[in-house]
Amino acid sequence: MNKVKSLFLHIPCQITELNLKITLQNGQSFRWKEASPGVWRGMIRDDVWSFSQDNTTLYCVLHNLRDDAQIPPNVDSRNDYFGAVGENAVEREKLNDNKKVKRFKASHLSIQKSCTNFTDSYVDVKIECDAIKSVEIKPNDITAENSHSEDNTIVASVLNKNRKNNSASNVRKKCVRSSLEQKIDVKNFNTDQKPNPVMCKLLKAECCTNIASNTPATTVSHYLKVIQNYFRLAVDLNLAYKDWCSKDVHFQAAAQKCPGVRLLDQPPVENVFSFICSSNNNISRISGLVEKLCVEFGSLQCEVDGQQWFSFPSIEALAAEGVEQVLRKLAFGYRAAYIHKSARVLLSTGGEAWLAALRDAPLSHCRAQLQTLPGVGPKVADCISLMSLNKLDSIPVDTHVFQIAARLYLPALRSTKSVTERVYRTVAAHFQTLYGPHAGWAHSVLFSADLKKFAS
DNA sequence: GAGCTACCTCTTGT
DNA sequence: AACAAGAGGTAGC
Repeated sequence: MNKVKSLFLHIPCQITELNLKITLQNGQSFRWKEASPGVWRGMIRDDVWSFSQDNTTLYCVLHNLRDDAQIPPNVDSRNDYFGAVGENAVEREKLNDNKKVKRFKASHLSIQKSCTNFTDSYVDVKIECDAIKSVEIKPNDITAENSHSEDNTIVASVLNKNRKNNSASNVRKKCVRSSLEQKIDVKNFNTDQKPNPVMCKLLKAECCTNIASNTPATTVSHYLKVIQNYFRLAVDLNLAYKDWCSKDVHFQAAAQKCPGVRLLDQPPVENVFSFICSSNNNISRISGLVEKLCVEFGSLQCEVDGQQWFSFPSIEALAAEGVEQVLRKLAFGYRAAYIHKSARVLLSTGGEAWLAALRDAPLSHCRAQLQTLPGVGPKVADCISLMSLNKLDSIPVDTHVFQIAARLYLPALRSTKSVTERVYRTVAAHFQTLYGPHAGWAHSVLFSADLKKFAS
């Protein structure tokens, strides 16, 4: 079996600049799961990543770094969204540019080494001290060897004697907890931090195991760029929030509830089919459907903690004969036909390249083109434009956004029964005028703040 | 052209 | 527990 390696990166990033929990769970992407408390796992294109964070740092693990990883040159090096907001556009752009450079340099400093994944019997654990109260560990399961502590850090080599009955992850957690309890006093430690800092550190620890070889700098910088692009880290979110707050009192409330909401920059193909699944569905069911799509028509990329991860299917795979029938059986309902037909239309118009070209088109053209795909109406077209084609002023108006608008902004709409074309335009135009060129991003913060799951 | 409905299935609320 | 209502809509009338 090929050894799968992991790459561990950490990037300086305040939680107000990126809030993983909200950003990955607010329904813009449907492929992220909370693998353990505070640890988010999912895919970016064909790669499986885990993310965790504390107040100052974003921890990233790439789980399927291949020995023969082919890094395409200059992939994703676009920087077309460093948009300026507000009146002092030029000044702000300069400011953003400066920060961009600084941040990028800083992130280069924080690279750890690659390491083998969870396949070995020996697990080297390195972890900073945290407060951990309860430990459940059977002496027969694991044996700690060569444990020692340095400053705030525990280093322990642990032999897992009973791997069959324990997932690597569980064993590792036990190792960490065990060594911590034995060796370390609880340090100054703020347990109110979210997400759970223990797990942040644990994620970090997982990826410091069995350090194998150095990863080439080009590979590292490529993956840093992938992360920066996916989360649009070059955009100064504190600045953007400040701008939106100055324009809208309701936004201030939303901002307080949901800091660090980032608009992801997702692959268009994945976005198209995911949002075709979204019609008349709630987030949990959409996620389930997307998962089925990947398992059935995607290809296996790697296994993490006993779970297999599949890539998002290609357009070709979804355009193949018989796909609709399969999807019907998988309970996609009327969406089955939309998916298959849209895949066929996409193939005939030029597939991924056709979609990619829309990135450079104006919003109106972009959404009109997208609506030629069966199952893609105004709302879905706006979602795709906003979340994968860089149209940050696009406002998807669903029932939810409509209700927010009617409640807080446009009381005249309260008597309206359904979101007709005219109502849709009215709501979208209102937010576009209110927030300006990044209106879609601001709208996504409002939307997040209104979701029940982020009520606390 | 605006407004109404059927469409599939599942989750959530009562 | 069982049943209705609604779910980040779209297409067709």
